[in-house]
Amino acid sequence: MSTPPTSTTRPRLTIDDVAREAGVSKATVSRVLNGRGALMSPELAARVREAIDRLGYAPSPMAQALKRGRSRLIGLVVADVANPFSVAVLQGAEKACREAGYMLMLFNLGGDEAREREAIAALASYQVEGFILHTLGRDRQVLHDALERGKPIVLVDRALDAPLDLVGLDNAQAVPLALDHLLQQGWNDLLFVTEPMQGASSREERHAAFNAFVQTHAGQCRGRTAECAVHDDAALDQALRALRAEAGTRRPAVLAVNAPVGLRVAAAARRLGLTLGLELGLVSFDETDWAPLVGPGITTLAQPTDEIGRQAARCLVERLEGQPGEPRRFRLPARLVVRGSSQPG
Amino acid sequence: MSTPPTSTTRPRLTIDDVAREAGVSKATVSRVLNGRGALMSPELAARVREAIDRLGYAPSPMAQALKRGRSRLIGLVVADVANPFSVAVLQGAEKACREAGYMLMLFNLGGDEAREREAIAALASYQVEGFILHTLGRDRQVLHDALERGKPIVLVDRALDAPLDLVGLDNAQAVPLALDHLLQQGWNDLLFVTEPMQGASSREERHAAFNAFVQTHAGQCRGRTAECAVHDDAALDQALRALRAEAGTRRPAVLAVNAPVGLRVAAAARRLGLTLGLELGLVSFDETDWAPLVGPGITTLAQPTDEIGRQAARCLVERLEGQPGEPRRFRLPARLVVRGSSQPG
DNA sequence: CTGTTAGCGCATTCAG
DNA sequence: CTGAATGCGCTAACAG
Repeated sequence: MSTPPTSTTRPRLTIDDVAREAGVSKATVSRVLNGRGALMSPELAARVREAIDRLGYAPSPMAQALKRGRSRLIGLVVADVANPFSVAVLQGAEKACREAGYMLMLFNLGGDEAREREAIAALASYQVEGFILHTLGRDRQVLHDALERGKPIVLVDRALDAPLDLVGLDNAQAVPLALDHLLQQGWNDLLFVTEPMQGASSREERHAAFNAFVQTHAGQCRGRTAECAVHDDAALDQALRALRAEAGTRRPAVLAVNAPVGLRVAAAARRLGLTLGLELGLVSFDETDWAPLVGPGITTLAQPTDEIGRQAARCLVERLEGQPGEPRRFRLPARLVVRGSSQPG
Repeated sequence: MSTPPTSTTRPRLTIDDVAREAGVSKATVSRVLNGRGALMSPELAARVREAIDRLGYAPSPMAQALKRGRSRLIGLVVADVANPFSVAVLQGAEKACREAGYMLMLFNLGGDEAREREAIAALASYQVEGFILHTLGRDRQVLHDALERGKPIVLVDRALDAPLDLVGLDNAQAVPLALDHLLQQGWNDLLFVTEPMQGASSREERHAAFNAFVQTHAGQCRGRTAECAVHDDAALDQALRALRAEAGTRRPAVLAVNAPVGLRVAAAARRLGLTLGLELGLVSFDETDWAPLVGPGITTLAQPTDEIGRQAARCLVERLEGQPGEPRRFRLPARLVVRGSSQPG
């Protein structure tokens, strides 16, 4: 109703417009905008504020960024938005960033880790102030550069040997949680199924914790690992078949390294005619909407994904605001959600 | 290895640095950068290009944006990243944008449509050049403003009465595809389950198509609709119970408006002890990873999500590059993926 | 063909 | 306490 839908592109409202409207100088407007309004006559400040409201003025983040070298932008690089874990983290991070007054720029690797360098470069060129990285960090040089340019980095889920802040799951707590449960339920021939490690520390940590557990419980169970590439269903079938064949009187169960793998294991079990919870036990990392409904329900290790995202964002924002100190590592606990896939009967 | 990890924040590399390095003026560098290098002596251009490479210089999009009023940024507002459809579209759009040289700024409503205005305002203030909106568009004023400022908008999935570009599913094709199949399989007591419409045109279109189908097939089937709020499982149970109770000799089946609803229906069926594909038919919009594994497998109407996202991005980019003309509507076809939930036996 | 100049919108000195 | 002037990094007229 206010303005008719002219097709003339209305030029951007600038600080000059406000200054003119309020009958003051740009500097004064700028001061009001930046909270230094307390240092001037209250009436003037009020007049300026009014003009701002009347015009509906908002400063251009671009210009601000250019001037002060701070863009209030955070770059988020995600390994694969198709992965529910990534999405959940993204969700928490986006919210926390926004609450802290930052906007998120997203770059999705789509599973192609080779594009990581491109991602960081693109984001950096947009002057993001810092990075949240859910990715492999293969390209050390890029990280190095970013750091050198004073751009803090927070890693999510996957550690690097670099001295960086990290927030992720407490895998050393999570794995025994799952395996103790499996053992208690009588599953004693354990198979850890993972995608190729490729330097993903979370996978490696889970694997290590798995091996450690198996070793300390050598009397009660046996444990092996199967590494199956993303589309190699044949390999997975083969691994499960072998597990069954060599089980003897033992009862075979799988620990899946993440949700996509958990789903693939469920699919493989179906293909091979193995009933989950009966002929094959299964616990999978990552709680999902569908976990209760696949087969007899999949028992999961629920990650506090939202909290991980928020924590990552908080940590980064603290760094951006000058928090110094050694790299910090936040390890959040997993929660076991028991369902039919790990309970015979 | 190259540079030691100094903690001195190295200042940003500017066009002046390159100019100095190459012994030319900024303008010359700028020309090379903007493809106008053909108009000058080849050696000079080469020298500049070399300096650029040597220094690893990349222009600041911020400064460019400020200067030319074009940010090469596209704003994407998503209703809820927890919805697989949203994610899939996001994926396609992000890719297409990047290929066209744009970056995506993401704003997730997290199901809170009230924040839409905030989203658009925030994005607009960052000088995004256009919007891809997967949301309700309740706040007409905001859209109006955006358009007036010359920022094109492409709607995804949900139309508005406003004259805007739209890309979404061909619901008029999709619904009969599903219902014909259900009828053929002998399901003749049809229930359309949806979340509250709330002005979401895709839901309304699906509902309308459902009603139209039922009317033209009045002799062969009966059809009703249940509207169940997101967390109101009781209402859903009630609707399914009623469907069963009043079915008589008819065979009851559900058409779920989207993947989350489909999943909820599957959960409800389990709670009520109804076997999918036997006592209850089910077809759900949206193909997902888990559809094959829930119950006997859920029959789905697969949306070409990636293509929807790409198309939206393409359409927007065309507008940004000056393509004039009437609002365009792209309606992409769905594909029926038949599984156990719709096939007795 | 190339260099000089003037802003884009803003925050921040520095004078007054 | 306030205004005028300067420059962030870049592009696009202008000159030469």
